[in-house]
Amino acid sequence: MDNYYSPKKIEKKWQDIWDENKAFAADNDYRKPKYYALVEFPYPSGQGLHVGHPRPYTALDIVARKRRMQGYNVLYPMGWDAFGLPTENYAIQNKIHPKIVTKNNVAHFKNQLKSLGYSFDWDREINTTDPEYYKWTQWIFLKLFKAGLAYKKEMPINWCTSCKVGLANEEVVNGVCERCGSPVVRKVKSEWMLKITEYADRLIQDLDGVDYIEKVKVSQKNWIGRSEGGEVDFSIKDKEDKLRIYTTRPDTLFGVTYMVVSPEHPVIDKYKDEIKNWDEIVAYREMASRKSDFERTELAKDKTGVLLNGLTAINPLNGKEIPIWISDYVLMSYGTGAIMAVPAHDQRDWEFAKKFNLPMLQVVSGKDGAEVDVTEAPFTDVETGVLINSDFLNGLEVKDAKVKSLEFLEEKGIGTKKVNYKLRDWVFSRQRYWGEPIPIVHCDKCGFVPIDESELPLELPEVDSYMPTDNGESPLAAMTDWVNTTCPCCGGPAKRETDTMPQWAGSSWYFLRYTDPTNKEALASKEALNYWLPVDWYNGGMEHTTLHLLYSRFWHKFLYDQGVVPTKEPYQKRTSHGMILGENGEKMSKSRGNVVNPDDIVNEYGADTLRTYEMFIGAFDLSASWSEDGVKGCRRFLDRVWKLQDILVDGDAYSADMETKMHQTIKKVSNDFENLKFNTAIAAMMAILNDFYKKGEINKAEFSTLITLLNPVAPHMTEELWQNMGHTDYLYQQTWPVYEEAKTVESTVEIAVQMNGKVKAKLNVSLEDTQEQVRARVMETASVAAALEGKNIVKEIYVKGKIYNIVAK
RNA sequence: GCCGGUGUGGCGGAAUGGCAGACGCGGCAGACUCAAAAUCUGUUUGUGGCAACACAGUAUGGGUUCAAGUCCCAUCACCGGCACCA
Repeated sequence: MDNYYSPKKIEKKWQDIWDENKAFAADNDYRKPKYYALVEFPYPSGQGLHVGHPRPYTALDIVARKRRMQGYNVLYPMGWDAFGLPTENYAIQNKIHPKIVTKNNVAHFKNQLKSLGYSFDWDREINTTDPEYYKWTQWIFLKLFKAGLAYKKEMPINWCTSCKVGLANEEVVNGVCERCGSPVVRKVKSEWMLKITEYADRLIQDLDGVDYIEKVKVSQKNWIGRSEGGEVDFSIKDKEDKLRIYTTRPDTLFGVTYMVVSPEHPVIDKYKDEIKNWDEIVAYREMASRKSDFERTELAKDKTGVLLNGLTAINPLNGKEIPIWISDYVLMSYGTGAIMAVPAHDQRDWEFAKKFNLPMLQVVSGKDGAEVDVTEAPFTDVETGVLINSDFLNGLEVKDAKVKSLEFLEEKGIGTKKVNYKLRDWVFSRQRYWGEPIPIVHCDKCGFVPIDESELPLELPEVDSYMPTDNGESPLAAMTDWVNTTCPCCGGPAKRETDTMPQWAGSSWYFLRYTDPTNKEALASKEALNYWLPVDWYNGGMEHTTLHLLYSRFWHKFLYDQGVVPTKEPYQKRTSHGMILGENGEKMSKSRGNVVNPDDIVNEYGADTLRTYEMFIGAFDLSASWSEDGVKGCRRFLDRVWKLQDILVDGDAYSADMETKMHQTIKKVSNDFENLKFNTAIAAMMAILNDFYKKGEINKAEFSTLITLLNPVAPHMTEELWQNMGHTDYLYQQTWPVYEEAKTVESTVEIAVQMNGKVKAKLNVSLEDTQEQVRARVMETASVAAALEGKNIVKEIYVKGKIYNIVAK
């Protein structure tokens, strides 16, 4: 008898059968109800799969498999986000073409994913480095360019000293490169930019219409950083020019005691000749420019600055003359690069004023005239404040004063309402080889000219060296044959753009390509897009909330405006999984020596065990520590499911004593799978399994239902069990079990009888029983009678089927 | 500093305001075995008690309620994100 559970024997077998049958291919029959489940496609790194990968993949695999059994036409695809620095670096070190490195890594990843039995539609596999794919990435870029949303600009960028590449703001974390951790410095370069800021408002507003977990919405909003306020012009004494500032507190205009401009502000150079302390100014600017962004923000909480001696500003509301300072706490890149300082009501202004002994003028008092000492700390509360010392604003609450002040300014023509964002335009150039070439040509006569769409894809040329260069040029720049071309516009000599696109480009639209992955005429057909969009459920890591998610929503909205896609938003629902940590509770890493390789787990316990464990490990959205003992427990569970075969008896209906429990379990598992509560779904199956063992038998109807419920989690084993039952068809073709609500409720239930909140007895009652009937039974219970001895009943509460509580004194 | 999240047995973690600790791990005891592993059975919040049972108990302090892990107020700790954004 060799009928024992052996994953090694059965898992490969079923994977091959699914492949041969194309069991999980999405159907192109657009009349069926569809379901598009999406997980973030991986970067195929040389290290191979990490145990963190299977967590989200298994979760949505469960949803996809269940939905298929419920009759949906499910699209659950997988692909490769294969451009990127690690591949390029590996290629450089080992002198292998990045194309080859990518091919090998993809093959390895694919093998690993296949060994886990995912129901991906492998016919729709995509790869961002495939010219047939990046043709359309380039096509989208051309559309952006033609719409005026892509532009080239000389600007200080974040330059990673180690990767030798410019980074987007989003890629700089705590002043260092997100990827390699090296310091990031400012470097002025001419870079391609995308106007994501033009979509800032829509990127916030449209969050209302989608079902994202709250923290994702919040971080997107924080990142975009919308603020409402006004721009106000301050005159400069005896000059034509005005100094324009941005403020969110126009109500505090009467409290302005000085102004501050950023060291890079143009007004400084313009009035160079009139500034008496020019040497001091120059020295300060030099010092400020040498600081990295990191130093300007993280380290330099201590305010620095220099008085702009020779220029004086005038408060437009009261005509008061006020000094102008320069300080690097005012950033040229936000607002107008100049501020009005109200030290009594702003933390930073207050610190600056303290340090340089500048006057403070309180213009907001506490609620009901409550005294506030602004020499101790600034009073920044906008909820309770009331205006004082402010002429026509006196007595108003802050929010009303803001409105009135702005109205007044607009009337007088000295200010306007203004909305500002922290979000900056997206730095889109990378000085690297392994990325999509930007399909633009520069001609001295015609400027930047897009290449013709018919020339796409513009393929990456073969180069001798992929090495990044110290001068900040892309390795492509050395390829003069490729660089020198003719202008598509005038036919004269021209040069190709040599920077490539960032990794985020290919991943900003990949979910569109899955709907129609081999289309040669368009990024996908209209029919396919109309049918499949939006993605019904997208799961991915929190680390992609402000990068990938925001970028892809931006591109999608642009494509919507262009009439390419039918929906405003790409993803209807977005969830996020927690990290899998090492056994010691720390992040898995080679240096900590706590890395678990999924291959080892599959080898020793089987893919079904790994899948079950990753789903059982804990709440899906929280991080969880790996535990080898936990893995064993899940294997034990599957062994026990397997051994149910030993107590299997005939029966084509649920047995009477198990019927309620069966319906309850179907309900629990079905709901929990949809709500990311995989751990409790599995717990419910473990619980009913224990019941069957206690009973000593399980009939075929019950067994069939049980293995169907378990199938999405442990697909190989349950298919084998189905076959062992004598079926000639497949379990994945069966329909998902249904429950009847009425049958999930027990007819008799045990209730607790409490006195003053303490349990005194337990009683089996029928749900039909009235309170009077239950009361009679309660009162004749000995323990209750004893407890009531010498007490008066004050109140009685009966919660049907739950509890009977007596309040007695 | 701001925003968000989380605090429950030895551990991972369950609990639409209604019997806290489901399910799993680990431990303990037993069965099987020459023995071990595997498997099976029982037991497992703490304190006291032979026991029935009693008392305490969901980070801390208050509050609402017949009833609070769950709701409200305050505090503490940890995790994540943002951070001189005017």
